[in-house]
Amino acid sequence: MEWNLDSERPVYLQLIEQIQAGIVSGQYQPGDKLPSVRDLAAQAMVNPNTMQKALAELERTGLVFSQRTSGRYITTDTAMIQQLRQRQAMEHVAAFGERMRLLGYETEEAISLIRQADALAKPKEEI
Amino acid sequence: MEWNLDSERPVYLQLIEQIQAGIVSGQYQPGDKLPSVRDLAAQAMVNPNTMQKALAELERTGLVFSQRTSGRYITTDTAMIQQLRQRQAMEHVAAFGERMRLLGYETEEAISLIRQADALAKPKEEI
Amino acid sequence: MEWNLDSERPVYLQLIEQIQAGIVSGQYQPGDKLPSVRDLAAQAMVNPNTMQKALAELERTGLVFSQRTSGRYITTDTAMIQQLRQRQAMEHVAAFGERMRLLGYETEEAISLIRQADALAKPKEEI
Amino acid sequence: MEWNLDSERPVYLQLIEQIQAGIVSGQYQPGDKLPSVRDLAAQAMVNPNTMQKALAELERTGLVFSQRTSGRYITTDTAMIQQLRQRQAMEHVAAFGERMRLLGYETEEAISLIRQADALAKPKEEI
DNA sequence: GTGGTCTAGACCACT
DNA sequence: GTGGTCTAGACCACG
Repeated sequence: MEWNLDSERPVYLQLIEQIQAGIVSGQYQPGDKLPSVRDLAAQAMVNPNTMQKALAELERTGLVFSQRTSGRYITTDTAMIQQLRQRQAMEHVAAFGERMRLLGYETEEAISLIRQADALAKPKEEI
Repeated sequence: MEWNLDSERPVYLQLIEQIQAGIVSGQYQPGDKLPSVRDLAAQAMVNPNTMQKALAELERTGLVFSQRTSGRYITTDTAMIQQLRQRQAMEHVAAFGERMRLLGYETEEAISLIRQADALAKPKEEI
Repeated sequence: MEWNLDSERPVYLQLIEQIQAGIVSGQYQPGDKLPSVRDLAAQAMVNPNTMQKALAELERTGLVFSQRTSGRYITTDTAMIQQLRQRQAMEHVAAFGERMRLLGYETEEAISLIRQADALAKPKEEI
Repeated sequence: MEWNLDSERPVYLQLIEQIQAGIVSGQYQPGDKLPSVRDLAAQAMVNPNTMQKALAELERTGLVFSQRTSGRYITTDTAMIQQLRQRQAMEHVAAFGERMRLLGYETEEAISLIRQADALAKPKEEI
């Protein structure tokens, strides 16, 4: 699990997003057991209270459920996960489009920049 | 000038971004006079002090300058503006790419979503 | 920490100077924890926001840094501190020289006045 | 007359100081006629109102007097001028000493810096 | 309790 | 009316 936190936004919100991303991307599979709050907090280098707050929120939305004594698990409702994945993707797409529009970029220009960035990041090896 | 503020991030940072966007997209031209702090604050429906903070920050970076008693003006350094536009676009592209990657989307899938969203937003009139 | 504020110049600038002086003179050592904003504001008898503004500025220049929840600390970059000390001294010397020159004093006359003032301030005990 | 204005302090106070310096240094002699407010304002590149305010203040302290119809003149009270010169010199000396003390400089170190700066500014020609 | 942000309302210097 | 500064008092995220 990668943990990238900046101090621009509330940490607990960023934790929620990144755990969601882990679930949605399949890194955590439906039904998987999550590490303990303490371990997750240690990984992300945040205070356990903050991680606790993030997990409580994920539980509230049903993406995670806790088995009284044995820990927290990823939901087995794969439909919910798929739905979340699509909703988040659409949100990112909309936000990105809006930001590029504000900068005065056309859709096709933005797409061309994405392709450029992608080419730089993962240069396809020749033959 | 459009003002879209959410409460997820500090308001003054959002103000900075949106004023930058206004400059960078050419809505405010180099050398243009900005509305007064009070007017901008009224437009954005924020406290004048908050707008002042945003403008002070923009002044620090050199994007606007203030003439002691006559008001604030957009820098005439068009190179700086161009550079900012490109830098911001690259940042948005990188952030978007990273977020989609975390959700498990390939670059081409992401691009296809952008095209879909764009088609929905501005449906091309049929013949 | 001494706090001498007059109303001739912006208070926050004077706060910046005096905190800098505290750092540069060794009263605050590199790595030391600063008192909280509220405490410093109470000491200096200014509004916490004003002190906050001064500290934000010092943070911008890198002379202090803030640890998200535990407080603010003096930079451990002793070279930066030394450099600041010398730069400020030179500025004061230049400004003083210029002012005395405008009053029509030669350098040696000015120096002789400094010695007189010093003798008055700390009268050397006789034998 | 040199006019060096910064925007850190009220302009009219700086004007007062610099006119005082001109009088005290002998650049303006006792009884001399001052240029018109308009001319002085033009020289200093400030608004005539601001210059007017500075002159009114100088008149209040007696350093300048106005002859109803013919303009403003420097006082002929040379004792007052001498006294002002000495008072200002002492203030500068005290302020300088205090600032250097805050930076942790001893009187003799400060004097040595003054000599260095002086040597740099006006290198004595050899032979 | 810590830093950070925000609002509301005031005053000042300058044009 | 302009930018700039300041106070007072509030709320938030975090530990």
